[in-house]
Formats: sequence, structure tokens, C-alpha cells
Amino acid sequence: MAHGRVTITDVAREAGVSIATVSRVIAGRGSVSLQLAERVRLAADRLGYRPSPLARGLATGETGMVGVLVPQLSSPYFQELIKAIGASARQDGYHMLVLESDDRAQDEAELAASLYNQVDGIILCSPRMPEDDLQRMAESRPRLLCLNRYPVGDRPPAIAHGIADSMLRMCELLRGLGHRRAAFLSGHPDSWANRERWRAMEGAAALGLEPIHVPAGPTVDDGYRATDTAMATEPTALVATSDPAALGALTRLRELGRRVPEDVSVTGYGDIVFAHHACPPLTTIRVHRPELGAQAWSMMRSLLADEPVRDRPPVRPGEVVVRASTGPAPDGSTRSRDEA
Amino acid sequence: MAHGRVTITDVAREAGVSIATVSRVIAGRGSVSLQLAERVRLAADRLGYRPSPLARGLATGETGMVGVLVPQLSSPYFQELIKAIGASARQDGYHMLVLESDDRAQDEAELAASLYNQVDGIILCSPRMPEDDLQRMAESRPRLLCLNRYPVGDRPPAIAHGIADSMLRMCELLRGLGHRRAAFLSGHPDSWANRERWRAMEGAAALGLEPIHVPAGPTVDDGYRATDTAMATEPTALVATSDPAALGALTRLRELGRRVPEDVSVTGYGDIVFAHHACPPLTTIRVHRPELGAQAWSMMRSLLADEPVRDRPPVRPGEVVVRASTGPAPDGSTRSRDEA
DNA sequence: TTGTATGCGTTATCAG
DNA sequence: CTGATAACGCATACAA
Repeated sequence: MAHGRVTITDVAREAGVSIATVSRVIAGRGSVSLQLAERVRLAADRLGYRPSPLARGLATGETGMVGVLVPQLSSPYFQELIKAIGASARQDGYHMLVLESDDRAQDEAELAASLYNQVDGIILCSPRMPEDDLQRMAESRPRLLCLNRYPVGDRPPAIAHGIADSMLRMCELLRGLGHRRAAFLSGHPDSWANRERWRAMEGAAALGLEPIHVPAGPTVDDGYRATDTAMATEPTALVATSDPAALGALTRLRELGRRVPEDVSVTGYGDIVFAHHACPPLTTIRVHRPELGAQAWSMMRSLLADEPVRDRPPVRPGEVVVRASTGPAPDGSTRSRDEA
Repeated sequence: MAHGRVTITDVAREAGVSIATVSRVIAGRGSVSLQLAERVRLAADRLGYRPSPLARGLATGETGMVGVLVPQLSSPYFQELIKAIGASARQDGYHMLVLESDDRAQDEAELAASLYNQVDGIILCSPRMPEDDLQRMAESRPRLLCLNRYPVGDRPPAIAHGIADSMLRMCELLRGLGHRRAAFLSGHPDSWANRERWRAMEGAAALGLEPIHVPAGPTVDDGYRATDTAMATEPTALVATSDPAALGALTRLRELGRRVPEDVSVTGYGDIVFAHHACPPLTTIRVHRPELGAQAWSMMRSLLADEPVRDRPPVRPGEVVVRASTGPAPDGSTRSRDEA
């Protein structure tokens, strides 16, 4: 299956020309008389010729593939990002090789390395790998892009969507509703995005918000499990690091008999489709994944063409989407719990 | 980036041996004296050598990649399937090239063809392509696998999880709860899985269930939008073709003031994680995606090794998971609607 | 056991 | 404009 049985040589023979001529008309490079070109095209069609990307890659040094590494394939957030990247890439004739680290930060460098000579470029989506791994990769891999993480240095080139800013606006919303104590259901500690969110909440102390850090995780189950711990701190708002975590928290709160938003407000991050259909519908931050993916691809295209890239370009920031899961803080700012 | 700068020749020179020897120790084929082998390994490490998959592919005819085509990347169902396939594939040293048809059934054949000479095999997940496209592909592509669709003929080899059976059991559940009129929120008409589900519901007429076909679609929005039409048929149960569609229906029913399950029961298909966290939690059919993905990969492995494959192997069937979105049918089997 | 030489399918560089 | 032919990096018969 790897090599189609009909090769450029077959086409050349069928058309009565040299393989060089066939190569020219197929690749569209160089000039060939219309007559010959047509003859070659017919022969190619007749034989059902398809050039071998392998051989072409060996000759040109380009594979027509880009690698995309994500920490979690089961997250709707990354799935939509992949979808967006893949759609853009395909328009430029590139295929997408997908890799998942399954949140094992220490494995990411090796995973990415495993496709080094196989792809023309690599997009790291929210990489959790340590900073020095990232630096090492940036040195050896010229065509590397960091999505939703800014490295400490100026390499690799990166793009992110103003995570801390968005989060700060979410904090302002909550503060405006009278909230003071807000528990942050934190995600993976290796996640730069997660750290940005927490940084924003710490910054919101200046607004009069009192942030409480609760280790949780990004998944639905993580949010569900961390809710009891979070509620023990008697917050009036639960700020989750992700939509799934927020949805998990909603479930647990319902079990606990806590009303949302009367007793406690809940917010997410990402605006996955299920956030809109939660009950109550989730206040969250909308990340424009199609745009973000397209912009990331646009940078990658520059990298592939060895053009200068605009590092850390402006991106439409995440927008706070207010739904029914947030409301005014309850009167007595803290109350005792009356559940078992 | 396509070709690492250090090649097998460099390693050979560094180790003072021929490239053949290097090739042998790197690939682990053929026999090399322990002394030389060690020398080569050291040289390779020192130089940071990584064999070029392209060149190797050209020489061997294998690329170490498999293509995976799905109709929708934004569906949690397919994402988890991809995750499972990718994990299995990686264990065997294969990379995964992901393609999405975005539900354009007529594009699927061409999409798959675009990676013909680039991969060693192709897994078609719930392909929507017409049957003759499927047949044509099966003829030209020896290493093709059909996941969650049985072709009309006996090629390509296929694996599916007993969709109609599972659906029939769901119907039995509803019938046991006293339901008679059940509206089926149908998915994409090109989807074999969707047709299987409807076939099961038609079969359930023998049980005394009266199935009503309502065109909808597989997404949350599809389910949301089709709910009004479905409710106009005065069913006591809404049977959705997918979990997302069911969740969309739940949202619309809440807006309409219909209580679930008191006024109407709702079921989904797939058991995505958000089904469990819906409100009310969704009764659905659990598809064991990790197992299914692993089994599919196991078949693909046989195909790659040119071993005989067991076509349509037994698979753990989908299980009905009863949650709070289903309940006894309301007394007056049909009632008039009192909403605007 | 080791090395030499050829081929894999294309592109690209040269001559003609 | 066209056709030989040399890479590309690796695997592998074949020879030593």
C-alpha cells in the first residue's frame, strides 16, 4: 500500500516521454509544450497515477505533513482546535499528524522528537513540557510553533489568546456581582494556561477579590471531585479552569443541594458547546478556536516558507459569555453549610 | 526540517563502518558483532542520529503511518475513538494521520485517496461515503478497515459494535416503562449507524412501540432544533441518535417547560462523559470506545502484516445505561400541549 | 560478520 | 523544450 504500483516511469513509458517531462507536468514546474503536457496528463489519468509523497519528500526535503501535539485528545477544547488547524492545513495541501501526550509532560519532548524527520513543522498545543525541553526543541527544530503558551525566551515563536486578560475580566464580572471569596478549581500545574488563569485571579485581589487555590484538574471528573474541597472554603463563586471541570462542579453542587447561582456562582473557560447546554447554562470565556487555529496555521505557513514570522501576534481575546450560572453573591457573604 | 541533518552515512563514518552495518544495528535486523554494534550505537547517540522515515519508507515500502478518516472531529464520540486508535497504534510504532470529511459524504473517497501512497493502511470510522465508493476503495486498497459500518459485500473488512441490538434493548427498556410513541431524532441519512438505529426502532414495532422518524442530525444544535417538530408528534419518549442531540433536546424541553422524565423521557447514544453530567443525567447506550479502538487496531495490525483478518469480529455490545432522563410513560398516553 | 552496490520514486541540474 | 542523470537516505541482496 505504501507505494502505488504505477510510478512516474510507467507514465513516462505510456506517454512516450522521459520521466523528467512527466515530473514537470505533474508538479507544474518548468515548462512543457502543451501537446506533450496533454499527452502526459492523459497517460497519467489512464494509469491512475499518483505521485509518491515519500519519494517526493526524499527528493525535495518536504513531506507535506505537519505534526500537532496536544496534551489531551479527549478534551473538546483541543478537538476543536485540531479541527481548525487541520482544515487550514488541508487548504494548503498539508496533512496533519496528530500526537497526544495524555498529559505526561515529561514525555512530550520525546513524542515530538519521534516525528522529527517526518514532518515539515510541528505545532505544540498548550505544551506542558518543561521550559528547558521547549528550549532544546526550539534550537534543533527551526519550524516549531507554540500555541497557547508563551515560552520564557523568544523561541519558539508563539501565539496565545490573552488568557490572563480574559480571566481578569471574568473576575471583574464576579466582583461586580458582589463576590469576594472565589475558589479557583485549578488545572494541571504544568499547564501554562492554567498558571495564567491563576495569575489573573491573584491580580484580581486588587479589585477586592479573595482567590482561593484548589487543586483539581481539567476534566469533568476533576471538577466533580474537587468541589467538596472547594466548598469547604466557603466561597461564593467557583471559578473553574475549564468548562468540563465547571460542568463536573455543577453536578456535584446539584447533589449537595446547592443552588446555582443563588448559593454559589460557577464559571468555566473555553465555551465548549456543552457549556451552553448545561443546567444552568454556564457562564464562561469564549475562545475563538477556529480563528486561533487559522492564525496558528498562518504562522506555520510562514515558518514553512522560511519567511519571518510575527511572533506573539495579536489575537481576538477570549470573551466573557454571561449565562445563568453566575448571579449576585448571596447576602451573608459566608454561611455555614447545612448539608451532611 | 524534513531531513535531519545527520544521516546514516555520518554515523557510518563516525563509527568507522559501512552504512550497511549501521543499518543493521539500528533496525535490529541481521547480525552484527557486539563490539561493532556498540560502537555504532555510541556513534549514533553522539551524533543524535535519527533515521529518516521517508528514506526508510521508500526502501521498504512501509511508511509507519496509518490514516484515520472520521466524519466529524468536533464530536466527542469520534475524538475518543481516535484517542483509542492512536494509543494502540503508537504502541506498535505507528503514527496516525487524521482526516476529517466534515460530513461531506461525497468527499470522503477523494480525501482517503489523498493519502494513498502515504500510509500503510486506512481506518474509515463510520464512513458516510456511498457504497460504491467504498467498494472501489476496497479493490484498490488492500489495507482498508471499516469501523462501525458493515459494507454490503464482504470487503473491506469491518468491525462494529452491535448498534441495532443495543438500540433494540433501549426500545425494550422504554416499552417496559409503558412508552408507546417514541420519536427518533435521526442523524445524518448517510450514516450507516444511524440507519441501524432506525432499523432497530422499526423492529421494535413488534414490541408495541410506535416509532416516529424525525430528521434532525447528530449535533447538539440539531437535537435542539428538531425537538419542537418531534414534540408536535406527541411522543412520550425522545430517542436521539447521539448523546449531543439528546443534550440539545434536553435544553429545548427545559425551555418549553416540559419535565424530563415526567412528561417525556429522553435517551441518547454513545455515553460521552457529558451525558452523565447532564440534567437530568442521560439514559444512553455506552459504547466501549477504548476497546473498540483497540480491536480495530488489532485488525489493522493483521492487515499490515498481511495476515488473514477475522472479519466482523464479536465486539462487546453497547450497554443501556439507565439514568434519570427516562421514567414511566405519563398516564394519558398522549396529551395536548399547553405551551405557546 | 562485514562491505559493496543497487534500487525505491521523485526532483533538479545539466546538456542538448 | 526535452532528456539523461545525479542526488535524497535507507534497506538489502550479494560478494567477500
